[in-house]
Amino acid sequence: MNGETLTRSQAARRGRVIEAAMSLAAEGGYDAVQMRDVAATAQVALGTIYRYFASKDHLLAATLVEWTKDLQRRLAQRPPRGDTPADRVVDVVRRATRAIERQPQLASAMVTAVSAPDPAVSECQQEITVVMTDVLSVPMDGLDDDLRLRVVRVLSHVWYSSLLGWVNGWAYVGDVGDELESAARLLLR
Amino acid sequence: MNGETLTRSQAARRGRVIEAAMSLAAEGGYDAVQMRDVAATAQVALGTIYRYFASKDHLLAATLVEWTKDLQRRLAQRPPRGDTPADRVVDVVRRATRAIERQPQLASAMVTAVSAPDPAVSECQQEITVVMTDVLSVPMDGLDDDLRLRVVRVLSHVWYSSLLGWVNGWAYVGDVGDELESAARLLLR
DNA sequence: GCCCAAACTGGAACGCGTTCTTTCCTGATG
DNA sequence: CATCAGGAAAGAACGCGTTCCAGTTTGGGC
Repeated sequence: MNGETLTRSQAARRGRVIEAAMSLAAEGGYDAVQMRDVAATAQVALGTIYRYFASKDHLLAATLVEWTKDLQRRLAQRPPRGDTPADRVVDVVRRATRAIERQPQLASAMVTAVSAPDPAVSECQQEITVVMTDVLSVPMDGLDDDLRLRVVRVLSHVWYSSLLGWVNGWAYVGDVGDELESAARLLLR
Repeated sequence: MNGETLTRSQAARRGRVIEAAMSLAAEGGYDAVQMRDVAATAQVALGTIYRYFASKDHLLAATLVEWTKDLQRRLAQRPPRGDTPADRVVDVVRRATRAIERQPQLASAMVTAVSAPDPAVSECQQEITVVMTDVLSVPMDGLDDDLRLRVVRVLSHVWYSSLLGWVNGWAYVGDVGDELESAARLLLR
């Protein structure tokens, strides 16, 4: 069999595992995602999970990849509102924040996982970085390319760090939007 | 006995524990800091460590607090060089980066710990934030207070996120300085 | 100098992520 | 249809952070 593609039943298994992780995380956050429970919920053997994901953090990071791509799709459907690039960036971030607030436990579990120092996780981080760069670039359409790239990098850092601040308990959810807004207006003034 | 102050021998014990953690981390990084080894190295019972620190992450976060304060002292001794605020900020960051590069394993262990979602850690995070805010504010002396505060917040985010990027393997040490420089020049242009 | 509460010690025990082992099943190939 | 290599199941086992326990030491108050 090919070393890359999954059979139908394998894809289904993998999907069930991710779904189980999301469901457990949504209810009880990071700690409630226990590998034995994920296995039971997904009706899969514990060892099988580790055939698809290198670690618990990798599993949750993979769910964040899915989640992020969903967000990207939804944002693309309805273009950001606002007259200036800064306004549009803020609009995008506020919308993303609302999505997070709808599932705070899930979101914080995924953020926790994606910031774990696990080599398997970094691939997911890279993927997410690409998506976020796109999400932040769209509302700045028209700006000089070099400037835009640098601004996006700064904003990505601010976003990531603020989310971590929220997850780790030294900031509030609302701060994420506020920090991003302050940064965006500072950078695009 | 008072509930706050430590006797001489207690302070010594606590110091030995932190020292042991630093030494183990310096050699083998986060994973090499195993609580049983810390206890043995510090010549202290395992349970005693948990009287002073709520968790392994808290212990390492506490060592980062010490480390950060040391950095602050050293930076204060020799004021940052540079003609513009941006230049001086860059100088400070580069000096800090060099300090990190001298003990990469230790630094990455501490950064890993401080970004863990553990309530005991957040107190250390707060303390560190205060110090870093000061460290970044000094080279921007003279700027309008409100502006300076907002710039410092953005730079703190960029710094933290870049460090995490390095620790988690999706960036290089050098990137930390570069990202900070790019951000500083963008914000203070 | 004596007393007691609090702190410390050594070590067992527990929880959960991860790995390993054994056995069974699947589905592609000749 | 028979074969057989790789995947999956079930569950034991391991590592390390963390907690608990029984006994011992410490140091401030009388």
